[in-house]
Amino acid sequence: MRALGFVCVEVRQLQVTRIADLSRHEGEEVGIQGWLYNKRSSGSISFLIIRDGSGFVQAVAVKAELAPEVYELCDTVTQESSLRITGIVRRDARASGGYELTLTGIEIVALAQEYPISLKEHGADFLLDHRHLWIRGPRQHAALMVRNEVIAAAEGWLRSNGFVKVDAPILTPAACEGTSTLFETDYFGEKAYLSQSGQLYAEAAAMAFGKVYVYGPTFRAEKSKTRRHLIEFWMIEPEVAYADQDDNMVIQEQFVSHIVKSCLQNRRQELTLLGRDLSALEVIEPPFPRVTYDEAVDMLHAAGFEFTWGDDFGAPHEVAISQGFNKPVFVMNYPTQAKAFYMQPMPGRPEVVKCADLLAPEGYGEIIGGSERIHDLALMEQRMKEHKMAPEAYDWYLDLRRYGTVPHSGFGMGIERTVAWITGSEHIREMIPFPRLLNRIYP
RNA sequence: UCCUCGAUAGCUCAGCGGUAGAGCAACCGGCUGUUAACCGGUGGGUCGCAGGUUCGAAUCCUGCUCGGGGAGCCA
Repeated sequence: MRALGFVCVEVRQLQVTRIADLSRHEGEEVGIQGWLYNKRSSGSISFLIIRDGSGFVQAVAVKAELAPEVYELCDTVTQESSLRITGIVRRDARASGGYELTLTGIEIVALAQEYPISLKEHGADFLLDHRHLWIRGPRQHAALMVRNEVIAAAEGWLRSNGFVKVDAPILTPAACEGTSTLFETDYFGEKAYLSQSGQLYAEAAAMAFGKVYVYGPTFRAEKSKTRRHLIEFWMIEPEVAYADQDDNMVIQEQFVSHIVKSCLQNRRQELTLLGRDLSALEVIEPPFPRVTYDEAVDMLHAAGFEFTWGDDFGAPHEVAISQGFNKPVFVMNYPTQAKAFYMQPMPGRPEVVKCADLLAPEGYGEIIGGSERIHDLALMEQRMKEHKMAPEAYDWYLDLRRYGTVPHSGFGMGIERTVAWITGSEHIREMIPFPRLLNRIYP
């Protein structure tokens, strides 16, 4: 192998193995290329914890069994130096992953400077300033691996159930929901806004492809400063033509259950590392409990909350409502005044709409918001007028009601909130590789 | 925007009117099974910024800046 800059010891060419695959090579000598996570040494034995992106493994270097220059490298290599090693795979009860390596060779690709993130505790501000390095650590690695699983499982379920992925634009001419504050930018002299939802475009696509989903980033210029909010987050938004509210909820409970099941199946090790109580996830399967907004208000009153019918629930209310359930719970049929303009009114009860929020258990709050959409042209025009929306900006959206309109429903699931629930994490900001927070856009 | 807590070594913090401290990290030394390894030693500071009170301010007061937690808004 090629030496890069520093004193290197030739490592024999061997099949390079991913740490995650070590169990398939017990007894064999393999090559690993990665980085030094941590090192402990005691004079004539050194323990190198190496990570390669797929996992972590400890390599044991015994002075008496290695050439002096090889052991010297093991003894002096610094935290987060990049290195290639060779070693014999050995099952060992003392190893955290069940396997470790008896080191036979080492090559330092690049010796790292003094690494800022020690293995001791750090504050949030410091870690967020070093997010580009922080994601190398085991807990962050595990959480982001679960994120990857959530996304893969979500898209996998949708694709295998006939949903077509359509990509909605990020630069949009006007507000989708008209409530949140938008990021404004210049579009060759015209005002443009960063998308806060792909839903309206998903509705158009549903009329073209039947079952569709949009997956993309979402931007909210709200000055939110809580552990549940990001300025930029990712949302997956399925939309189905001819689906009513009940169809919508059935899709959601199957969809969410599949995602949880995939994480339990494929990311069990990461969830365990994060200290997640797996039994709380193992019960997640259809059907999910359903309560109406009216019932939820009664529940709040019974729990001692002062709450006026017609208001939207705040975070403490959501926690209180979900506390009675060990599965995600649908809260259905909110007051029309508390919800977006496009939601279908309940027949015979125009003061509420056919919508459902899905509240995750264990106090994680809303992870999905969904509804049946208004398909009647006249009603949609009336609602847009009530919400003081400029009809010319939404003429294309009204076209969907002019040319072959059908009842349809959809929902949006926040990826980071879902990952926070599944991993049992305190903060949503660690559920995305590079969080955009209030007053923080670095790195 | 509001409420609340905070800012002292590279990091995490203690000190709360009287000479600037600890652990970790770094560096040097020791140790053949370590799991945030351990043991000994060395170097390391504009105590967030500005003003005020005082013989004397990291410490008390005022303002500002930055950050944590929460609310509202939402996924």
